[in-house]
Amino acid sequence: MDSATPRRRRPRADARRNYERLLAEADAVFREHGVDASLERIARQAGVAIGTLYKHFPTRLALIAALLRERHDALFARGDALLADASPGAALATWIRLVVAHAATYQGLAALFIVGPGLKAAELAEDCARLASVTEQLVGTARAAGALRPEVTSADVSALMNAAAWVHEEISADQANRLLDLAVAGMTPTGTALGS
Amino acid sequence: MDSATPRRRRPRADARRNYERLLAEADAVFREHGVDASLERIARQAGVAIGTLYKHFPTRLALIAALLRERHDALFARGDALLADASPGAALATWIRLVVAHAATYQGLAALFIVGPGLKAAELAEDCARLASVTEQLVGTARAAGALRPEVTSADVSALMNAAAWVHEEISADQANRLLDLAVAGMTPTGTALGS
DNA sequence: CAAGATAGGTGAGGGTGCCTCAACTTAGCA
DNA sequence: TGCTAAGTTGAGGCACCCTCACCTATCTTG
Repeated sequence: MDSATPRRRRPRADARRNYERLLAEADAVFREHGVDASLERIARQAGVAIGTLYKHFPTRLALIAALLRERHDALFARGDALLADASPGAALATWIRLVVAHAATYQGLAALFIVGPGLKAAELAEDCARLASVTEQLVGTARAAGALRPEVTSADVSALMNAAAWVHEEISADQANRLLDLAVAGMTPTGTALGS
Repeated sequence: MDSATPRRRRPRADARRNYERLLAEADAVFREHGVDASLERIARQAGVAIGTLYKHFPTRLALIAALLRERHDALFARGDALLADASPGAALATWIRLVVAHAATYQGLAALFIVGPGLKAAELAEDCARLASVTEQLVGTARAAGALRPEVTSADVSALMNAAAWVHEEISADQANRLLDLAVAGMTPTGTALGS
């Protein structure tokens, strides 16, 4: 059964072009109208028929996932680096800010991260798992270093990040920051900022 | 100009019936599918043509507002009562819980409260204003009583309430409670629950 | 470099939902 | 009892979702 050598033909040039244009327009449209924006509009703006969009991205989530691919890799890399940080509290604080900023890129994105493993977002399940994993490790080290109250779970931190991202989307970045500051203060033994 | 006496005819019996049935079905459907559920489905379930629904409730928001009318009056009444509470901290804590529970009734409701005064939700503008007003007064008295850190604003509390309602909708009631506990601890001078 | 194979592109079409409006019904009132 | 305004109806226009049968352009091989 070494039929594992089907000699994949090189992808057509126009296909590659369309793929890139679709990603670019999707990013623009999602930034302006959120992740529920019209896919037909994206195809239109990319100068492509709707069928072509569906060929490249069978579902809305597949499109979103492709759009986030590079950004997620970069994000998780930074997360891994933070695990080696000398100050676990400060590292966690940085991580929280990074994730919130990321999750607030498109309106509605934070909600997708929550659905995560659910059937609804299979295409994002792995990303969500990695996100949760990094968060859990950072929370673990921060707690071990005494920077967090012992009863604070990584689920608490995840919920806070998503909630802050939602506030960022729906109200303002400033209000999201204030919420973060307050909630984080409630998570530290000293009632102050993390990594003091 | 005393044409202010047009002798309104009594509303038709079937009209009244349809109005009530629409409200009942809307409540059921919104509870199950959130505030973005299909209006045609609601009309169908109410055994009424779609035009009838639009006759009674010209916009989705008009329907939602009608649905919330009584509940809001009750909520604001409780809020006013809490203003006279002997323990301003505990009163604020109760208020926060009440509002979060209310805002989490239908998926998507919390987001509407935020849009509030915006053009998008004119039908809810007044309700939002009253909500904000009660919150502001309770925050004021709590702060004056030293139950809140001085830099905490009523906007902070409002954002927290909406964020917690969102967590309630999207994750779980339990996680929403934990977020509330943590954030509230960050708002008190002692770093503990309100109204201690 | 020609021509075959095939990945890729297209857009009509069926489904759902939003909202409007002209024509029809029916319950209240005199 | 019959007039009439309030109320009801559902087709129809628009937008979006997603699929699929049928083309078409590009890569590849001889």
